[in-house]
Amino acid sequence: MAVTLGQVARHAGVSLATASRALNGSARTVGDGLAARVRASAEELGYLPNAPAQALARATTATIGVLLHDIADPYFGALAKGATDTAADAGLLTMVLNTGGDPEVELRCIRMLHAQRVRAIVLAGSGYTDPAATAAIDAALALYRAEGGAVTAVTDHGAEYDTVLPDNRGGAAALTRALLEQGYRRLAVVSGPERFRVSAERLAGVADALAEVGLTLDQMPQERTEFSRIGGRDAVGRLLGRLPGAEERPEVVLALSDVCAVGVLAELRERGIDVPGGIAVAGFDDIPLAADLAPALTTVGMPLQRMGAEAVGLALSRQDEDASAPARTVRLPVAPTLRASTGTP
Amino acid sequence: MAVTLGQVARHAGVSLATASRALNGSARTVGDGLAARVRASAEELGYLPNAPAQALARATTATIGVLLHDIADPYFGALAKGATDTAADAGLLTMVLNTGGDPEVELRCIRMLHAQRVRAIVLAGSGYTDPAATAAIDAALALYRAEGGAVTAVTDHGAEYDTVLPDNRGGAAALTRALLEQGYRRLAVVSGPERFRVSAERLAGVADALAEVGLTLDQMPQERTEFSRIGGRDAVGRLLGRLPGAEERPEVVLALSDVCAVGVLAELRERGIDVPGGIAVAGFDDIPLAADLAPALTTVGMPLQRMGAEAVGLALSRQDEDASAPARTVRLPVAPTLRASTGTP
DNA sequence: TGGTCTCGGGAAAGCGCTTTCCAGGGTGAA
DNA sequence: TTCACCCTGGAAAGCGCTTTCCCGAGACCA
Repeated sequence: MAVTLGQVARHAGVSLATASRALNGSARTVGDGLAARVRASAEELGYLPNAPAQALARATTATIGVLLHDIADPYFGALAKGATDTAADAGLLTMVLNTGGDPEVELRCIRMLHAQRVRAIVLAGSGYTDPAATAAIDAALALYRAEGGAVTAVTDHGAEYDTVLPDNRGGAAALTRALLEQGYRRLAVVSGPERFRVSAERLAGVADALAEVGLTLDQMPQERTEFSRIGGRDAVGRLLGRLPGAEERPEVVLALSDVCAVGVLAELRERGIDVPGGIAVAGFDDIPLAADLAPALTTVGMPLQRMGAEAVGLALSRQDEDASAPARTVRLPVAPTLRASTGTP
Repeated sequence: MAVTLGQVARHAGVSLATASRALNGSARTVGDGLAARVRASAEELGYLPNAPAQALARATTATIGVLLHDIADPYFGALAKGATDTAADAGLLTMVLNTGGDPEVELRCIRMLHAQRVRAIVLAGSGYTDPAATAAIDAALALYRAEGGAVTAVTDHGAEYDTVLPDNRGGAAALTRALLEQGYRRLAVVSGPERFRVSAERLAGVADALAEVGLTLDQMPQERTEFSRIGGRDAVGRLLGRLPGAEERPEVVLALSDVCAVGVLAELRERGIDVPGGIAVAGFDDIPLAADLAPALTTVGMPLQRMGAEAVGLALSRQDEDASAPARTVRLPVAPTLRASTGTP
């Protein structure tokens, strides 16, 4: 059915080898006349190379894989944009896989990408805290790397991987410090699921800043929930359920992810609690629409698109060099952005 | 380097054919004992099939491609989520390509996906109005379909494709009607780029509703701009620049995409114009955060994730049937959602 | 009991490419 | 003029898998 290279070669009156060299590049050169004839034949017949066949013959594909929790989440959307665009610039196609934040799904996805022989796998979701899950994933990735695959992580997945590392802990500390400076003392923390490493990192940053003014995390009301809008709603609902009196209420709710904070804002609005007058709210990530929310969300700015781009960049540069070179880490600064949801300083 | 099926076969003491049949499925069955032995060997050696090799031998891959303007845009993010999840359920991997809304890029992307021999291509972006661009894309897709590829479109790309068709025109008319019923008469319309078909469809819907009360589009201030936050900001800036007097100002700005409306809101906020008190604002699409904006955005609800899912579903069902069956269209209802940005009815 | 099926196994022929290896002709140096 | 190269083109050997085709062994029927 499809036009093959062989047909192009016959049409141009050359050998298969020459056609391949003329069309799809090679170390060897082809005479100008023949090359032109081959290209003309390819054009005329509408030849398109068969990528799987090329992959088999070359023992390498022109694809990479990106693993993330949920492509519809604006955090991952921005990350994916940076990754796919950088890949496209390098002539690579990107497979995007939603893991839902489930380590078992992630493991299966890694195996699928390995089977596809993608050149690189970008771990864009959070690392997991469960040692068993991490071990299984590490084992699958080790196999993949042993066969020449590159792996890079966005946020901490282990020291053995090239990593793009935004300063989650420092950012959380800086945001908390800013809130403390504004005079807030009763801070409620809505953190992410325990299974994600990033939750602990951010929580640790909050604790760091609290300690500087003689406070501890234990003194603060806390809720754990999924990194989602619904998660944020539920968490603040539980929080206010536990603390019905107006005087027990936290002065500010610090949600450790913006999509969560969006849910927090929605729930407070529904309960008729003014933000920031009744309770202030802060988030984390600075997703694209954070500044446009009602009210504009105080958060911690992360260069999301750049993180995705750097992750792919690390993977591609790894291809060229010695595969066994030590893992590199690109540290990215993050900084709190104060907006209306925490009142005017 | 990698473990091959041949190694597994040797390790299990069977032929290549038997190993293939036992591990990767086939019409033929393999005896229980042998099959178990082969599976055990595969497990022990850590065998992972080489997908490109399978693709070559089977003449079909387990991948699909999704073309969209920008994966970081929440509209396309939701669409992509529906598409990737549905594909994953069918055991397929999804390649996501950003076209930036450029027909030339789209053409190149189609060729790349064709070269990859993906099973299906989902056109998730808007169709183009330029006949030359459309012709080139149609030609590339025709080639792809001639070789058994399935093509489905979200929104109109031409009658020859299986299509998921939200009622853009009807939705725009319904929204406009609702605004007129609220008493608004001076409607400014911020529409999308002329090169996208969807712009014209939505604009036509607005015109339909205006006509019902004896108004025409020509009487209304209009701006064309990109479907982006910045586009919305710029458009409303130009609009207000042209209409400096408070009495000339539109009563409501109807942006024909939510991300645009977000920019409109931001610009009005910056200029100190109250929404909806000074100027009301409405959008289109009902992106996930539309209800959480400042103020909550009146818009037209589209089942984005479902649209992505249906598109992939159409493509997959097409595989099973006669490839030359007539194109199907799944029409999806859309409905206006009135929120605070247009005031209380 | 002979003949016809069916079933499970293996050998081998591809799938569409890339790349090695070989051959022949032209070039420059001796 | 000869030898040693280099350069370009073609033949052919794979890449790792699926699938056809063939074969022998039982099962089943008459």
